Amino acid sequence: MFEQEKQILDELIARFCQERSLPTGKLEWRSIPFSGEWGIAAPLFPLAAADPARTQPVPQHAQALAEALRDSIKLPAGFSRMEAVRGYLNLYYTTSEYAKKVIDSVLASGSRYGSREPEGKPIMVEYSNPNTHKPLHVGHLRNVILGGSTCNILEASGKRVIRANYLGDIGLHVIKWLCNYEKYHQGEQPGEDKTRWMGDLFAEADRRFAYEEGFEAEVRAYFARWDARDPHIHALWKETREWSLEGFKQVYDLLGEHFDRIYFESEVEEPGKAAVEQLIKSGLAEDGRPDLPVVVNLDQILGTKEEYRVVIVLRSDGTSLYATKDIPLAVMKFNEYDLEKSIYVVDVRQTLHIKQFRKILELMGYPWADKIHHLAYEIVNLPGNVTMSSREGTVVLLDDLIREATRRALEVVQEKNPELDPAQMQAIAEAVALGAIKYPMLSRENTKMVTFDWESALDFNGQSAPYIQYAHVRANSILRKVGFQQESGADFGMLTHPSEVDLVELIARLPEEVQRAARELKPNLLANYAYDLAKGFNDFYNQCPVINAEPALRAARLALVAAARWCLGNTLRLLGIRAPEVM
RNA sequence: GCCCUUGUAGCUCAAUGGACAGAGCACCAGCCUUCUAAGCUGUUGGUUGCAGGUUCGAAUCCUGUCAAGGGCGCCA
Repeated sequence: MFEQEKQILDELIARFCQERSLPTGKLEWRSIPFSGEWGIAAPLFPLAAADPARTQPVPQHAQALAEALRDSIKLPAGFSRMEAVRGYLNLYYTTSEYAKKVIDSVLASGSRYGSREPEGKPIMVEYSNPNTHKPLHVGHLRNVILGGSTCNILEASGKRVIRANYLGDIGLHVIKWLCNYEKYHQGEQPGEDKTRWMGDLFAEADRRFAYEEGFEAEVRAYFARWDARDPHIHALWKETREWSLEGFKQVYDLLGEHFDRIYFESEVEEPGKAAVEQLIKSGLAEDGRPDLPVVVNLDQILGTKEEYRVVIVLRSDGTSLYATKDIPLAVMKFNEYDLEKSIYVVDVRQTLHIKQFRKILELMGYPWADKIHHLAYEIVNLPGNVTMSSREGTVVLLDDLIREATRRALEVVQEKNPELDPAQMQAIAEAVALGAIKYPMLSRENTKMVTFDWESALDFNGQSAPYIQYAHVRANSILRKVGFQQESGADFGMLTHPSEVDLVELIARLPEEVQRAARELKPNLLANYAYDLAKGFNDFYNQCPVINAEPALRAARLALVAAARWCLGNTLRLLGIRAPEVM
């Protein structure tokens, strides 16, 4: 926001350092952590510690240097005063100019505030990766939400992004499903909620596979026919897979997700086997078939010890594995696109596997192998550290959760805004419910486990998405009431109330928060910022009347409210959470 | 056995190596003739698992240790 001013300051300080033969480039600017006034601060401790002329302890010397700086450099334009306190040099902005700069910049950019134009090579983010013919539960949600908002944030930070989804459309789970369908549900069609119906049938097939006499044998026989490319089974597979895809589309639409590139596991199976042959030929893989599988002994090749372990790349019966397919998939990605980076949003339990196949790709000579990046996240558990498993029946289905959350949100809307029409109420309830579900998964660090429980998932109060959405609604409500048109010429020097000062500071932070969240691939930084921003706005809302303020102050506050609304709306959008106008 | 992650208020979590470790939930006491109370104010709550080390400065970095979870040759 004040890059030029900072640069001038840096030059002044550099000159000061040279005169005293101090090392340069040791100062880092941060904002002053106390509320009430805007400014930047620099700790002088590093400089003091490096000063050869130092004769006293570092803290005292830092204070002395801060005082010397304060007295020797001329206050640059844009700053109103300077002070040396406890080893820090604090510079305060000219308040009216600062507020004007921040608010004008937001109002000029609107929905683009906080974002940069995408440029450069694209980054591919692979996420979601559901299995067809299976139910979606809350565990899958974290992946989608994390991946989706990571994409939004990368885009806003100025990167081109390709959203990729790798679908598990083959394997034993599919065969089970098909076999069960043919035997017990011949000719049935999915209903309105396709994912749920597919999921129910999967659960049934899975149960039969585990408990029903003879069913496993039938499935094995069915698998053999599949392998022999039985045309009837392949036709049924294609048809039923389509049902799953349509169901996923419904869920993605609801969640606000879309993908640019879809990969199917089925399309990389044969290329995977070919890649294994190549590995064997080049001596990287040992072929133990028919008794043993094909393995790449990475530790032996690299001379490492219990670090990369041994990777099985093909079963002894010649069928493929996860690792088999990851090799051609990565090759496909880099052949098709000139990627800056290829990110895999995959849960933390697969860390070793990703490390392994990246190393195999490197050994195969692909120069882009080091561009593969694992965005690891912890899984979602149920209370008592129970892992979600459809077999154990320990799952919370996505469908059930969304339905219940929407029902509860609808109750609140009906109570608060009975005059709205039903379609609008439904839309608001959905936005609130989805936000409430998404927020806890976004606001935690990626590496921390999320424990799902109904009570907190359906809590619309406190540190939650509805709280942030509500702040947006309040800002919107004020602007709507006065028919706010972007007026110019407000005197921002009037924004001197501590909560106004805080709010301007919070708004000013968005661009750098986006950059940092993108750099570190941590949407939770932005989720926490969104909450701080909403809190700052609510504080302002409670303490500073806008509509009934006297005209000059009212104009300045209205512009501030408009800036806050853009900022809240934009931040929510980056998190993949809708920002309703009314709720 | 080897490796990874986590450990902060009763609970769930924050905190670019920087100024006094902050929120929410829960508990208790208040605030709706006033821009929507999905809100706000106040009270209570801490040896940042433990022990060392590095540093002017450590919840943050390093070493050790304890605890929980996860990964490690034919699951994905």
